Amino acid sequence: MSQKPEDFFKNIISHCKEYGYIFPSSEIYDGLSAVYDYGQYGAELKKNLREYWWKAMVQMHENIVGIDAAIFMHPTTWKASGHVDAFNDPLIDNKDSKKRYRADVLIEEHVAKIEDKINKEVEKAAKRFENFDAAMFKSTNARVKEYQDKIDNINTRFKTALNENNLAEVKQIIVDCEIVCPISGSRNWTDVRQFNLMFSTSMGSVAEEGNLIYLRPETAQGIFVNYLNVQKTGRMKIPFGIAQTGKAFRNEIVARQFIFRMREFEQMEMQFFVKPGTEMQWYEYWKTARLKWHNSLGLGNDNYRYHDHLKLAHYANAACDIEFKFPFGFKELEGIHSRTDFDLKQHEQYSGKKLQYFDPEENKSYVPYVVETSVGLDRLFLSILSAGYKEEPLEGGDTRTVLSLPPALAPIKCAIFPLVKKDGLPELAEKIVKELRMDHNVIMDEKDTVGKRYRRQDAIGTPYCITVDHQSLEDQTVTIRDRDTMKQDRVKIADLSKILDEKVSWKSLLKHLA
RNA sequence: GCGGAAGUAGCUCAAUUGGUAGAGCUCCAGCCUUCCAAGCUGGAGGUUGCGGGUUCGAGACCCGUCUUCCGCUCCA
Repeated sequence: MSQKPEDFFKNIISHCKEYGYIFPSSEIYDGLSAVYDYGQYGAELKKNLREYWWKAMVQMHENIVGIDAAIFMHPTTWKASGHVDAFNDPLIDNKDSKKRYRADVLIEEHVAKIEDKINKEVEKAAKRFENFDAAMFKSTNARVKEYQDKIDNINTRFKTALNENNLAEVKQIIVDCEIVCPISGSRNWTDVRQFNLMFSTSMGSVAEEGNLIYLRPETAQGIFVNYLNVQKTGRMKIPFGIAQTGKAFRNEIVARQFIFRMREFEQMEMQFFVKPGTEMQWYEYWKTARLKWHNSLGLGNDNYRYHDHLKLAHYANAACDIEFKFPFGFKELEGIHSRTDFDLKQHEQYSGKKLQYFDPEENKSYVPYVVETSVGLDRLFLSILSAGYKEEPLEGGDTRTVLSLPPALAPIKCAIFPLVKKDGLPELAEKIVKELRMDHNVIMDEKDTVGKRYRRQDAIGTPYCITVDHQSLEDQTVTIRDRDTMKQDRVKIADLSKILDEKVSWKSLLKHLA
């Protein structure tokens, strides 16, 4: 394939829309930026991915249980987690360099520069005088006092402006201080805008300040606030994990690349509670375990790599991503973070409740450390599609479009075709459909030539096609065709159920994890 | 948010200097039927992303707006 990567990506997006995988949200109203809906096949694939993750996490680990916390949480949750502060940035753009800065950082840097000047004055003076008293010098030297007044003035104004949420004043400070863009050197600034990455709404009928609540920007906090409930009612012993899947919401400044970065997205995460001091070995354990899980999907182990974080978030003492080779390059698919006891300690402080675990082996109580694995379901979905979407050249110059989805995850497991629409073949096909339908998502198709029907199923990723022909009437056998190899086997109708069970079972994936 | 490109049927795309919106595939009904998509007949599907403007007349020109893609930027 000599296609450009961006064309390839565009084709995937088109394919998703054409075959009922993903539609732009509210498309008849021109869509909503960075919001997408899953269609009839997309919903199935997404559900299957979620189920495989859940089985691998909860069903396969006796010390991991799952919960389903609400999207709405007490507002103090987000103060404790640090999101209220960390997700609130006043931003400003320089119109000439097109660079964006945090307004507070610009002002702080400006203040730091003035402080440097003071320090230089002090240094100079120190060289001139013996028995130099720096404090005395600072409080008496006119030039230093002038600088110090400036700093105090700026800080006071800035503090007031932030408290009053007065963004115009923040800009005025930047203008008054004659702060220039480090790149362009110009003072051609846009207005200051507040970017709050959390969506907010109000609870109750009266929209008052006190009723402001947020749509959760991550699902993790729902686990942290429930960890003792689960530990006590489930009689969990450390180390143990709590898993959860659910929607989270972030008001991204720029949300792009199809379903890779959406404003509403679904996370699948597991918080693993461990004894302090053992967190690094569990961090390594989950790094390995999660990569193994991804590899079990069979998309190609070369498509994954680790990316260790050098700059760590405020809550973490180690962090890495599992990246996937998307059509637009290696990008984060899953994060594995050693979150320490930061979150639980914060919640202890803000709630005033003890969140300690009594360790019977040690005979003492402590706040556990947490190792987190968090994968984006939508990104996972995209990884499956990017690796599975193929435009395959065939003999005779033809190409076929095929979605090579892992069979256990495919929306439709099997399609049943009567070779022709007469001689009792449709009736026999119907009978097979009714039998297989009890266990699997199957469909029947009798329109158009059989070759065309194969191609239709290839395009939606159906792994198997069963064709009922004239021989079927005589000896009760049918052909079963494999999507990827296009090879056919003749098998007994009576064996179909068993054959299909084996090919598309969860076991076919889960066995790779053992 | 900035810059570039684009938006016409479900999909891929046409439509001369502004002059009747079209094709192929798809879809539906029927005929035929030979195991890897393009056999025959008929049919459905469009306020050309949306809103203004210029014009006798706009898919095309102008303004605004929305969405998407690419590059910057951002990503606790």
